[in-house]
Amino acid sequence: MEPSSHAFGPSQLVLTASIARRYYVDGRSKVEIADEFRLSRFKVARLLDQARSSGMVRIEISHPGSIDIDLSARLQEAFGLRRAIVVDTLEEDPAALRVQLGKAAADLLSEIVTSDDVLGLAWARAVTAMTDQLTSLAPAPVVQLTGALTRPDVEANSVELVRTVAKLSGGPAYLFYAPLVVPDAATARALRQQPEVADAIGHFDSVTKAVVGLGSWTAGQSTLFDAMDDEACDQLRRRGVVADISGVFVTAAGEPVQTRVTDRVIAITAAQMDAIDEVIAIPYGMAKVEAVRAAVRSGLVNGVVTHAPLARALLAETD
Amino acid sequence: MEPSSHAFGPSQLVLTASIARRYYVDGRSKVEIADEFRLSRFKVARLLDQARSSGMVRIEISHPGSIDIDLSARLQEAFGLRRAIVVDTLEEDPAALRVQLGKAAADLLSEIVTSDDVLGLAWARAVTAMTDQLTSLAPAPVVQLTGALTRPDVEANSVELVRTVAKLSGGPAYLFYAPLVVPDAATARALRQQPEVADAIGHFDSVTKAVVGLGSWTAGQSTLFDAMDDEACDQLRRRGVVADISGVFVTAAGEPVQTRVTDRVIAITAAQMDAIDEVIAIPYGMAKVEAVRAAVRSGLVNGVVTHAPLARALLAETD
DNA sequence: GCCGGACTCGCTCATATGAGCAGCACCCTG
DNA sequence: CAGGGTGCTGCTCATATGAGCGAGTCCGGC
Repeated sequence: MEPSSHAFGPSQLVLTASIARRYYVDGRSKVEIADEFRLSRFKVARLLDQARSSGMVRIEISHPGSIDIDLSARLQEAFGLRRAIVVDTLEEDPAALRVQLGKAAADLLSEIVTSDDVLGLAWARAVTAMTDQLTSLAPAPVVQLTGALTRPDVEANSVELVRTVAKLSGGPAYLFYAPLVVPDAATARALRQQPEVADAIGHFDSVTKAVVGLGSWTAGQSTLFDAMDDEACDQLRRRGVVADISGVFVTAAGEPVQTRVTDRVIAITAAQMDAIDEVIAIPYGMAKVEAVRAAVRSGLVNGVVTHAPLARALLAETD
Repeated sequence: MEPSSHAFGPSQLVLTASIARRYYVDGRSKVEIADEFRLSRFKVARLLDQARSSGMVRIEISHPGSIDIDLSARLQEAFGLRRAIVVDTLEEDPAALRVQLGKAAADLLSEIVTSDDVLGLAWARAVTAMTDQLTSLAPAPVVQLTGALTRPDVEANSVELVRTVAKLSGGPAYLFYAPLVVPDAATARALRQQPEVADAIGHFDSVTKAVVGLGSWTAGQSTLFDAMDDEACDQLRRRGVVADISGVFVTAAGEPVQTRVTDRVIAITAAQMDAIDEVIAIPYGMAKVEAVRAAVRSGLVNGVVTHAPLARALLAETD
């Protein structure tokens, strides 16, 4: 006759634990375990199912490095991204954060760029931070995707950036000297026809992987916003722009916005960016949540390197 | 052409993490995962192997109760026990500890005793603690295995204990009124021939499951030691006795010891105890490490209900 | 340029595993 | 005490998985 308990007794629990240990920790097969414990393999399978469903077995994915791989994987899946790297840091100082994210992005670039690729680089502090950490790269052509925006607080500019990376990789560099934004469309047109600029632009269509800047369309959250006249900024804002992706403006819904202002920007177009296989951004700071969301929704950006708090904020708002 | 990295890059890590999550957390098959990620199932299997061997996947066995099932399972396996229950508590007060272990032991007994069993109970505070917590039991005969030892600090005695349990179970009780130890062998012999005592002893051979006391052969660590005259205690100690299992004396090597002193004890014999299918002890307190070791090594005790510190101490000394 | 070594890949085939089913013991309830 | 429900068991058979293998690739040394 059987014992009364149908709620599991301690002995049953310990048996289940033993089996779970054998299976999950020691990696033995259910058949082996069944033989050892004189049970049918079906019984073993059922006990293991029960162990899992009752939460007795807890499985964690982690890694002894600066990258929170589990969070990365969740971010990647939740937004359908090609790449997502989340650096596990609580650092809040933007400069220090840039260095950490730069390192992660540099590692990522080293890993994914092959000699069959054509690498596109936009101007952005985050991109500069990445190139500063870059130590090796397959020999791929490097193409400048945007004009430069020199600000008093930043020493490097996008020209040096492209040249440095090309030197490191050993591939050809396609670069030009021009500002990211000019006062009127006519000037922009003229600049685009300059030989070096035209040459670089001519390579936009063959770019296979790019690293771009990502700004939130607010003062202090976008280098481009801060560099533009108020009227232009307002006009774009009225059109629903919430983010700029290295000169490509997108709304919260992820729609690229084309206006007269766009003509004044010397940069890759939305259509050209959309044709690039992988476009990676390196956003940081909690103010960029909406910008990242918009950029990802647009489909223009399909790779993200960021830090844990921002990643969590992105995942938290379920929509 | 492939990227340079042969140390795993961040993207590789995240891919592996995604796959590990799908497999271990979501419980999907490798074939499904392979389809989802456009990989061969072999590649998936290799990444999973790598994830495990690199420690990326951490698996823990735990349970939201008072029992440390993982420690229990390890103890059970390490000592080849039929049962091991480790209560996860840091409680040090003996009385409080007894209550907790009593509860666990009571649950165990409810679980494993069936109406086909014959239950044997020895006198011991720990056994009393167990019966105090016992709420249900299959209808099995209950047999008293030892004489009683009434001490001023303990109110219950083994007679009440057996009667209480039998009443709870609904089975017959075989009990007697006699002390555990008497001054001389002749008295013991006479007592053993008393009808009730002889009747109980007559049932020893049919006992299938028993709960016994376990003392370390030192002052304060064994009720029997404290109740005996110094000379007898010393004699047994000289014979190498380190533990008493409800009146059965064993050496550190696990050998039962038979002396003149043994004849003065009214209790089950070593041979009779050895014939019982399951003999469970409820040791606690760090002073009992060696006694438990001896009792288990003797093979007389093959079930243990104890607390985490003692279990860890037992496992720590690898021998 | 040619070779060996170290690696990765995906295959075959034997084995392990899961889904679903039928037999059985128990337990109510009428 | 008959009948139906419930839960547990171990089965069959289709599928998933692992061990080991040979082909292809990359790379450094001669």
